[in-house]
Amino acid sequence: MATKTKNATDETDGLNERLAHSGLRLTPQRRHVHDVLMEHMDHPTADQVFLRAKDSMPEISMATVYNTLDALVKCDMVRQVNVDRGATRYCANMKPHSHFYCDDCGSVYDVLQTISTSEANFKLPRGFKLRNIDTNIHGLCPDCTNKSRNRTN
Amino acid sequence: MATKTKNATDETDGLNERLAHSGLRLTPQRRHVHDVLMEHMDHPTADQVFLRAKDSMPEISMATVYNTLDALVKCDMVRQVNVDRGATRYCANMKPHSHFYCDDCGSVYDVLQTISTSEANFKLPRGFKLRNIDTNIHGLCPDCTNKSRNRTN
DNA sequence: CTAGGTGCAAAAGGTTTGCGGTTAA
DNA sequence: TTAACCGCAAACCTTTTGCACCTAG
Repeated sequence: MATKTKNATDETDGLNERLAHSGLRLTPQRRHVHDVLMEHMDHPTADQVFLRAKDSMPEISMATVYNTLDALVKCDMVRQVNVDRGATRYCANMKPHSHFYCDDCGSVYDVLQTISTSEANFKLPRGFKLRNIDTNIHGLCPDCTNKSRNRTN
Repeated sequence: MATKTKNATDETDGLNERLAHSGLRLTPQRRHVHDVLMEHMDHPTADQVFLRAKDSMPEISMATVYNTLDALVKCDMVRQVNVDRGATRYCANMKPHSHFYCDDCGSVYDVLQTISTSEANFKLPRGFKLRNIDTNIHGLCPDCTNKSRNRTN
């Protein structure tokens, strides 16, 4: 039924190097969680990652998923996405991009454009050190645009 | 000691109209919570709003603070700020602006510039309806920049 | 009279932590 | 051998909910 996942190896993504660079080890759990995130780039919550990871690693625990996600964030292999009150979402797409958040259904989409690729130059007050800019676009996704059209028209 | 707060009235901020427009009433609690948010625009969490509001309205409850904040958000008198895993922060500054988030100490500052005032033109795929763009600048605040300089040099 | 609002206490997420046991340099 | 890591369960923090009472239109 389910398509056989071909796991990434360190040659393909350099996960080991990235972890090592932050003084962290590459464990089977970390490899697996990263693979899970790479397989469907749909911005899952920690809980969703946990459920997916369990499919082929039944012993893995929620705590390990959280620890692992933190480790992957720390070594810059995963981004956290915080757009609303709900659970933090995780994103393994490390190419610069923004997120579109549907205010109606809460789904998150990548938008392949960032404020740094556009010609914005933010002037920060003296002493502030810029690390990166996080752009969250709020609006309605195609599905919800249709639904709301059908309601109001 | 503490400066006497001069409460805003509806003539000054039009809170009543805004609430009414969303089918909501202006209650003493809503007036007070909004005043509290206006007094120090330091992006407090719901809990901090609760503590400050209690100072001059001891009977107010946490649930009311949450309800009220939701009401104020709904009628566009307050913005929610979600930048990290922590509690949602609230911001009564409704002039378009971005937020600077210090990755070290977690404090939030307003930056009087937005992606829409800069010349960005986001191209969204067909069907997506843009409502607004939320820009969060991550980095180090002046205090933490100094601290980290002292540690590493 | 009734819908909307308040306050309380309990519940429901979501995330973190403490700890005993395991594993890899 | 020792520091890093895992899994479990409990704790914790933030937010929501159910309900009885109250109040303004």
